[in-house]
Amino acid sequence: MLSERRLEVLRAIVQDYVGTEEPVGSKALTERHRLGVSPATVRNDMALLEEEGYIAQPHTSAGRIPTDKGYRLFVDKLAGVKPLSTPERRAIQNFLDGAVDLDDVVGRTVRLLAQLTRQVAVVQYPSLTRSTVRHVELLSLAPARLMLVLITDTGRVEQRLVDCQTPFAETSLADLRARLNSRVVGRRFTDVPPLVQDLPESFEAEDRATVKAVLATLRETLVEEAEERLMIGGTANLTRFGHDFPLTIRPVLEALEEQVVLLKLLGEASESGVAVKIGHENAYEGLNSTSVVSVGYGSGGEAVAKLGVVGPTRMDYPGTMGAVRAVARYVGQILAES
Amino acid sequence: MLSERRLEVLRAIVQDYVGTEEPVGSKALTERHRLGVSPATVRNDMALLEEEGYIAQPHTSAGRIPTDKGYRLFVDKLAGVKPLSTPERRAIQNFLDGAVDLDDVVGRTVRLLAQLTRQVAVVQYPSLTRSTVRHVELLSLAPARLMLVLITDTGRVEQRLVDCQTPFAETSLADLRARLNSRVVGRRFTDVPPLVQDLPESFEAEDRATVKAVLATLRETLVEEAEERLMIGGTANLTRFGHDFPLTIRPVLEALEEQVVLLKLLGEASESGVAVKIGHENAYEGLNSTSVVSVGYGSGGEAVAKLGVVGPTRMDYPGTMGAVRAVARYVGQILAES
DNA sequence: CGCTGGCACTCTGCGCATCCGAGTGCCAGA
DNA sequence: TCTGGCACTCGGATGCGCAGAGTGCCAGCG
Repeated sequence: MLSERRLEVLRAIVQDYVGTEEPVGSKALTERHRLGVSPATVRNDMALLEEEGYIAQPHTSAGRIPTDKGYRLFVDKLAGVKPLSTPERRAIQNFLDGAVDLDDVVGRTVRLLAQLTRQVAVVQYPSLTRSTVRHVELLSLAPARLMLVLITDTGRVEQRLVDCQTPFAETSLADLRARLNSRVVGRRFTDVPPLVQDLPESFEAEDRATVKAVLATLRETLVEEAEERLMIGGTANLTRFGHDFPLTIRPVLEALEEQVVLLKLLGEASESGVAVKIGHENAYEGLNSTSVVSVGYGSGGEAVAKLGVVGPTRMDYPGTMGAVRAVARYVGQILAES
Repeated sequence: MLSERRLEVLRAIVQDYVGTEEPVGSKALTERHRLGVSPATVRNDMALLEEEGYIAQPHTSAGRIPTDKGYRLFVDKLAGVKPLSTPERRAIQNFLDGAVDLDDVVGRTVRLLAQLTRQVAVVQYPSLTRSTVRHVELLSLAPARLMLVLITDTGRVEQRLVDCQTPFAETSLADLRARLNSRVVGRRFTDVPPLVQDLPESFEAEDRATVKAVLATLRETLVEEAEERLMIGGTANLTRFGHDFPLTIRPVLEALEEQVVLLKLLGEASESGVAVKIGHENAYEGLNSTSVVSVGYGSGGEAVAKLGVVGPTRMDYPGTMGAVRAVARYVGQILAES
């Protein structure tokens, strides 16, 4: 077990390193933090911390830098979440309040988060699987071609074409539309399929194929195309990454373009509270030298999607966590209002 | 006026520099290109080209590199557009053919373009102003709340909420829907407003306010919200930019996040044919060391949007122009089919 | 008049040796 | 258990010299 002071030393190392980006030595530490002990003592503590794997030296006779394990301990035990200042909160509120539609909310959120944390921001669109149906619309575009439009409680709209073999009478269309809506409006997406399973039976034989096609498309939209979308921003902040960048930055940019990777990244985050993945804790190799701070957000009490930031492992965790949490809260509020 | 051979020398310089990324000297030139003259002669030509501002030396006693003006001449006079190989064409076709909806088309296009050119790709969504109306739908979500859905010939869907003071009868709604569609389907967006101006008059007094609100929203959607969207991809290719990157890459990343900047960039491109903006020809300062190659694309004969790539001024212009042109063509075809 | 070979000159980049200082580990003593 | 002292290590900065690539200019040749 690490003594109180050793933890204090670790905290000091993390803080200094995050600030200066340079390995921190024992002398500098005692000067900048009133630890009440001499450099020699700190050196002993450092040797121990290194032995335990919390810090490392880039090369002999250089200062120490925290390892992933060190950051982990820092985040778990040593650092709180730094609340934002009142002006910051007000700024968030103002910035988000101007949004006119869902795209705009997400767009503003991503920019806000990038600016606040000075890192790369990732915001997932409110997921379809968690949300409920506000309205289903069916239009006939051509005699044997329908369009299915699905509107969610979060304001998201999905549309799909449905090709049918036989023409579908306008009256049948109205009928189907009405029945569909009466059954699914207000339902969660995941609950919908069983609710409409028996619909074809109540239609004339000639229309059944078409009804089935519509239902198939609906299911598809709900499940398969529950494909999550996301928006990223603040990539210019990647330039603050480090000195050696081409190598560091490239895989990160690649990862950011792979929506699948990002979604999995966010998806892994815990359900409640701010989650932090540090360095090698990220499954995706390209992100091994980055940390991901994420949190769920939602219109009601429960999370319908995630948002977060990606930055160097050497980041201001308390501040970032605070910003991410605050933004998530405000976005939730905005969504609930609209 | 520059003699034939001087132009040939310029072409050789551009080609070599693009290939090697290093200033090219007279000796290397004569070795790699059968110019039929000695290095000394080439030196004289180079001195002249430099005097005219087509090439420059980074420092005394280094090779020459093309200036923006040099690239301009190269693109205008010396280089054709390199057509893609048949396998490449087939690959494009296959890749784009799998697309299921507009988002998918744009997404695939951007990835394709990025891969093909190994640069950053930008694809604008088919513009609303140029396209025509395929269908207008009106739904009532709540007694005094309507939703207007607009479907374009390019498959884009826009939806807007309309709040009205008074409830609107379902029959009036159907009536309005029918009238709207009969007047505007197949019309270009810009032509719509005058065509619906007199609609309120044919309704009962009590409904007129609502009809007007709907029309106002429609107009708004057509004009204001003709806001152009775009998608970018291949940012990881930025790492191939140069050695001195942090400085070069940062403003580019920033520009890429400013949709407005990008839209203006593409917007400035000429109406027909592949347009090339080189270095300082770009109005936006951050892109002063990049070139933008863009072209319009559209479902019919005419362009409804633009697409292009952003890369270092030192790029393979013929190849890039060929790729951009080819992709635009295929996307046009795909859009026309769907 | 234009092309060529030759020559002197100018840089940059690289390797090498040197030096300085920050930082360490260890040990004896309080 | 902490502290001060001391010898040691190593990376980074600095300075020097050299090789190589490239240039400009000039005199000569066809």
